Amino acid sequence: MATGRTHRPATRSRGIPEATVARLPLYLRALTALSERSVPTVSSEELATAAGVNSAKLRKDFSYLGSYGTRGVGYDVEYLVYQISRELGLTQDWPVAIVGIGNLGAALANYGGFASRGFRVAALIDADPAMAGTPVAGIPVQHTDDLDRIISENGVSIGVITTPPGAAQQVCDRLVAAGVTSILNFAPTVLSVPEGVDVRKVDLSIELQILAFHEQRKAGEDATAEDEGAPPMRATPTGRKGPDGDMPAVMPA
Amino acid sequence: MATGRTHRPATRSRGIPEATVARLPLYLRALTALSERSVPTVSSEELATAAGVNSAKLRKDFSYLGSYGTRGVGYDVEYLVYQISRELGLTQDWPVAIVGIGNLGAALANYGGFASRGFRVAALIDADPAMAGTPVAGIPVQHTDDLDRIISENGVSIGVITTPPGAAQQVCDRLVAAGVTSILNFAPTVLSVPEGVDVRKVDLSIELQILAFHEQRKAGEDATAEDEGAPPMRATPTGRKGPDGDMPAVMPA
DNA sequence: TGGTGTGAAAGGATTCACAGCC
DNA sequence: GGCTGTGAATCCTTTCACACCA
Repeated sequence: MATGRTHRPATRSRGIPEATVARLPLYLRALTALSERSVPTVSSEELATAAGVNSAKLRKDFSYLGSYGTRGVGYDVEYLVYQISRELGLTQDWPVAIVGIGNLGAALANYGGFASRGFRVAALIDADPAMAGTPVAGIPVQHTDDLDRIISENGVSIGVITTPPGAAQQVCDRLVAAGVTSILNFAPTVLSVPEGVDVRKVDLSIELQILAFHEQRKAGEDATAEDEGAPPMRATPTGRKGPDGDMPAVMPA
Repeated sequence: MATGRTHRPATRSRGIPEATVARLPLYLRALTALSERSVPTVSSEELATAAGVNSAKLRKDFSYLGSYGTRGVGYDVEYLVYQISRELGLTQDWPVAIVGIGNLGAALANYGGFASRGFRVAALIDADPAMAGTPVAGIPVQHTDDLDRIISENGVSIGVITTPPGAAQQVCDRLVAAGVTSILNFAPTVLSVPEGVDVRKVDLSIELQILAFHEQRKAGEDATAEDEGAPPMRATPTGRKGPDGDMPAVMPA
């Protein structure tokens, strides 16, 4: 996953595999687009293409939800939209709180797709007293001191952390203490949470690093002996080492 | 995860499994923190805890890179930092271009962790002529018309798309045509790219939906018969259906 | 006939547990 | 004695291929 994840002991939820759950939102998005174009039915092949997966996987995924298709015909678009929405819990309203209203927090508050499907930005919270009261995306920013009250008054169970990394764990602890049981973490930190609390993380720099890894491979594909820049130098206690490349005299950053 | 992904046919890169590659940045981050505290060596147990994984997984991951540890002692922090950096291709400089300088694009341009490790924001590109010349995070925004030139002049091979969903595929096509071979996509769209181009996606609403799924399960754990709100109504051609819950009279959005 | 639903096979990833080495 | 490195076992995910049915 996107993105790696700190998850609960993977008790397969109601029998639906985690990998399938992660794809349901993709299917839902593709189905919503079809629904808006008033397409009545769709085959696994067409839907799979729209969602960017293969049809066997899609059919297997849907088989965990139940038998919602019609052989020889395909799937009823409206019906599937509803079933997947319900399965994902999107038929109810989820108030979320965003903590840390810097550039990223403001971007999220303004993000339209946020509000679109069951999610509602119920509160914006920041530690800077100067921001208190200032509206961002039409919602007034509130101070961290009131975090507890804000969370419980709004019945928030999903929190989004967009603070600097140094503040993330503390904010996380306070959110959890106030009753939040799901956290979406944008801060580049490993959060530790008690049993029963879900954390998902979104980490730009990790994604870039993964891309760089593959990018590097592409570059070195024909020109195997690329210019590696720094000169090698021994620096490990033992004589053993990896496939190639040793320690340079000067550390990068 | 963060996150699902459109990836190339999973040719296991230089023998390093994809799941391992996705964790290397985590280890690197933990190691960098240790390095800054001048910690000389670390055991798999300690490092695993810092990175939020278990030690067996970490050791297995490292075994794909080579034998970098010392039995009975642990791993040399500096040495590992360098080896992982090199493996990830972070010993070289990666100029990236951000296309779509709205709230999110600006947030990324300002994001410090971006520049920290091998990545450099080389260009900001937007379709709005009014923005051209305006500096964001100290970098002047350039117009989409010049995309080709900007990409090639700066040697950009990694592009970040933060445009509205409607523009994403077009921008993607132009980036690829200009020579970009790795794309980080923040737009909620499935991008299609030619063979050899890597796409990773970061999708806020997908992450939230996954959290909502688990959140819903928690809520229904003791109170199995939750109030489901809308009344059920048949709407599918066949009589078969899933485990529970049918079509409501009114569709949710 | 055309396309779903699903057992069975194949492929990866994670965990176990311990040999091997410092 | 302590901790790494790794085969073997286990678990999860994906893919295959075809029975089944509107």
